[in-house]
Amino acid sequence: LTRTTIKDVSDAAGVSIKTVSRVLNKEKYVSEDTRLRVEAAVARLNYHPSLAARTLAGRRSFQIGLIHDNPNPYYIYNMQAGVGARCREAGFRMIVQPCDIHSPALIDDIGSLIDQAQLDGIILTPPVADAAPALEELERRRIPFVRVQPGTDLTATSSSFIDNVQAADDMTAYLIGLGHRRIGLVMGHANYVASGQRLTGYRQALQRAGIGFDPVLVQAGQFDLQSGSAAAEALLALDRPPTAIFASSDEMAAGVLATAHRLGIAVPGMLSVAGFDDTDLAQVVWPPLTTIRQPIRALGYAAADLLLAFDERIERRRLDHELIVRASTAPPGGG
Amino acid sequence: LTRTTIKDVSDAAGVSIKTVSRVLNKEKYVSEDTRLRVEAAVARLNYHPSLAARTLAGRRSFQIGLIHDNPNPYYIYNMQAGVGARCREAGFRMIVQPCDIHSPALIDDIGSLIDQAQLDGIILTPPVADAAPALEELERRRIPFVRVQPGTDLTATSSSFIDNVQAADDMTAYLIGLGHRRIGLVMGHANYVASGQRLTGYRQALQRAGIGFDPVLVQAGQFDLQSGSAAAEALLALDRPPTAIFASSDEMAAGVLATAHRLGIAVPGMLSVAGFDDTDLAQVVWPPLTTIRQPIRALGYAAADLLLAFDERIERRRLDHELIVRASTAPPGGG
DNA sequence: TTGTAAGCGTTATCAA
DNA sequence: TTGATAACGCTTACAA
Repeated sequence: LTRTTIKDVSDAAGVSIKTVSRVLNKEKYVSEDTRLRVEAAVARLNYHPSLAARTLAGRRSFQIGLIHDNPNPYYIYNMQAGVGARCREAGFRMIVQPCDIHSPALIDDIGSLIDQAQLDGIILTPPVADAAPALEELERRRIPFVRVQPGTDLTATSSSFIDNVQAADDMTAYLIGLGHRRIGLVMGHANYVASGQRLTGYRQALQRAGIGFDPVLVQAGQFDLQSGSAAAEALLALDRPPTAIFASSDEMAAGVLATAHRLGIAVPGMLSVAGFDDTDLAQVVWPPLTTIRQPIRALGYAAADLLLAFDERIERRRLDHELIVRASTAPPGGG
Repeated sequence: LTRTTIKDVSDAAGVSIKTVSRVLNKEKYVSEDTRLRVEAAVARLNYHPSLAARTLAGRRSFQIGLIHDNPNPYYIYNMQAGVGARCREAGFRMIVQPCDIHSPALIDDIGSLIDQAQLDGIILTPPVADAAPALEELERRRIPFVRVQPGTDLTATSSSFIDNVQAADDMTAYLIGLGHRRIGLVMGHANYVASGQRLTGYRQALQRAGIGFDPVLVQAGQFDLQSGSAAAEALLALDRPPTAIFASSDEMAAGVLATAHRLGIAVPGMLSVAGFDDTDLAQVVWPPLTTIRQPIRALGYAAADLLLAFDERIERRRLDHELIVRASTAPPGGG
């Protein structure tokens, strides 16, 4: 029970080891005829190169890391699906690593991962994408990295993002267009820059419509069901409760719905509820919910694509499957 | 910018390379004094051994695979968390690989993963745990593997599981104890053996209580919100609707709740709803929901622990953090 | 208890 | 366009 090696393939194809390696790595200067013979031998022997040997001998490990500190299963699942899909296309492997952005061991954890696995690149999802110590460490090591939806220090780093300010503005304007004047906002987790961006968009739309900003209509939240539920309770208990509630995530929107139902408030008859469809949850929980689609999976795909583009040998893919996603090496124009 | 190697450590500690290797691998026959000197040097140099080199030279890769074909983000998230936690403790890495159990390329996909990464072991989650072609391939390759919650061929393979029949029986008996005589059941996805097991437990409890089995009270479902919602609609539209509904997963239970609320049926006043808390979702959506706790995370931890136990060099952990989880190499007694 | 030497399966360098 | 040979950083034998 011994392993099939490149030697077996070269023997079978009647060429040298190095030539097989050339074919495997899609290098130039291999005659069409030779290439076909080698590929046939590879298929016939069902040969799969040892990643360990490639990593040790070569300059690349064909592995990238996905670092997150995010307790939202939907987000993680979809992000992994997106990054994983692009990796598979390019023959790379994705190494998923949870972390704690507040731990003093953060940069050690990331550093040892890079050292041990010889990662070719790193993807940072929020809120790690804004963890300055981690970013500094990656810069110092000169390892390619891409940040997903970063909120700070946008200069000179690659990132894939969605324009949260614009999206929140759009949604708020939509609610205003329905005739609402008192619109509650359930904010996201304070760790996430997206939370602030969504607040900015909300205020922006109110101002444009000449509606005064009322702080009592803004409730804190943590992006999860429970906090959405609690926030709705507070909002609906006000002397002058809102006629519409805009939640900064779909999980919180679901929480708002749960509270509304418990209080006997009909949705959307007596109360309009809107949210960001970060996780595809909203559509399932309550189809008539008004949502802004946030394609997490596409964000992940775009991030991986951007990262793999550092390696010019990887074929570049067109990113047109989700128009809302923009992959860029520069900060967004609109803010 | 060159890599810190074992040579650097051995120089710093004033010993041979082999001695450093011994310390790193916790081998016997290293004097306390030497070990301390080496460990100090490792820490001082912030040395992290190359996994690629260890894999290439040694018999182990320190990597295990987690194979799944499961669209439930909560399940995947918690399973990864459990497996990942045990791996981290043991200094292993978890490689996550989605697959398609109905694809003809299934065994090729798994096989090439094993070959490329030289995996030390594999964990199969439902429904892959019951995919015969995959199991055969793993047997043929003589690679250690553990099945999570297998439903078939329990003989002679390691697996971590929960006794679904007993759990469903318990829950049904509980509902009967509350005075219910017409209890609806929303079944799980047909791909999962757990679905059938839960039906068995349901029928078992009914029979013991002398309650006749009524097929119209059993609705199909797919373990997701939408099908739970649809099933509840069908059940509640019956001439003699159930007074309690037992959903085979918490996502479906949430769907049942949504439908009940939409129809103006108070829960738990007019209808009792129960479910398996597979994903921790139920507790959040509707705290008064009656649930049987299914600690997916613990199942994953147990599976990884079992797998790593194949390597006698890995320290065995006590599995007492979740009493409901049993890790075993034999089939469950109760069925 | 410690050290020496060979080799793991690939890629990089250089020569043909 | 191809091939020989030396790394790559570690573990496994085996010797001391």
